[in-house]
Amino acid sequence: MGTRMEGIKKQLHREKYKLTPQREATLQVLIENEKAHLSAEEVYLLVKDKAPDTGLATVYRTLDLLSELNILDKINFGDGVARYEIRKEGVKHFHHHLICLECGEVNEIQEDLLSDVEEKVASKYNFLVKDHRLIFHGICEKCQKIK
Amino acid sequence: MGTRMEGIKKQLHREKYKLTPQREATLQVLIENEKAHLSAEEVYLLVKDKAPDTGLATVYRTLDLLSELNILDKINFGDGVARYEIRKEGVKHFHHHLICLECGEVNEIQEDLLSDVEEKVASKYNFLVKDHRLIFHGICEKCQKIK
DNA sequence: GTTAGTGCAAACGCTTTGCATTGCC
DNA sequence: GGCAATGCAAAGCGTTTGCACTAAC
Repeated sequence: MGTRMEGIKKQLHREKYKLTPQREATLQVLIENEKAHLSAEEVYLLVKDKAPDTGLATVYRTLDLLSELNILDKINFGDGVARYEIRKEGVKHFHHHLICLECGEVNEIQEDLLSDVEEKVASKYNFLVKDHRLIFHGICEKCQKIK
Repeated sequence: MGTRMEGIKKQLHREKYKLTPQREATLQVLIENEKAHLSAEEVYLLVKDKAPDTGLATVYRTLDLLSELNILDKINFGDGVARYEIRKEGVKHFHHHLICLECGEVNEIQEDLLSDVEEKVASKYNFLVKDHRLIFHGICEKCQKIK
């Protein structure tokens, strides 16, 4: 059984991108922090532990590349910082985020809540849906209890 | 019947904010361009036609103020620019965006597609939903025909 | 008259870019 | 060895802030 890392390495090779230590370290960080919604800066700091000479610009370039190859999702919670997370292999790309207005915690919903809604959009507005972003703002369970 | 502008003026007065020509011009621009999803820069250029001495910083400050008063929605399509649109008075705040990947056009859906989904999120994840953002990326009707 | 609001320019934070150098294939 | 990829520092861009001045109330 191939690991996620192996699969991505093959993809890079297939598409004629060089496998540099910086790219490998970046990938490792993203795989190890699958649910963390890391910013470029955060990825950079973690990459420096593995490959200390890596520059921030390279991390940005790597994140761009991996996003373009659909290995990563670049997401934006509206706070002016781009965040990155690795896509699950093969899985249809549907997950949503719950952002707590009190504590800032970001949680994920993995199930696809929108298939009905997408159908409606397609038929009613003649819009061919390729992807969607759904973010809920509200109060998480923990913060509801504190009040 | 009171206009939207009059209502907002009253609200500003009630909450002890001064009604400056710059604020009035900014409001006018946003009311006249209800569906345009203007960026701060775009608002600024339009405001300068009405009140030429207005500075960009003031436009930013006004947009912030009006967003905090829930007169505007500050929205983010993930392109690194904040956009602003005036809220319909009284109407529950539910609308979504369709962004075309070909031509970049942004269209709105006014109907609430998510009430079922919100209920599910509330009961299943114990998350108290206050607001949501839903953006579809895909191909608009026009661009589908071109192909 | 008081104090919130303003214009300007400088500073900010995240991201991108130019360029000379490095190292993967 | 060739050319993609890198590090560094500088520039870019949208946005925010400090400060002295202005004007709404």
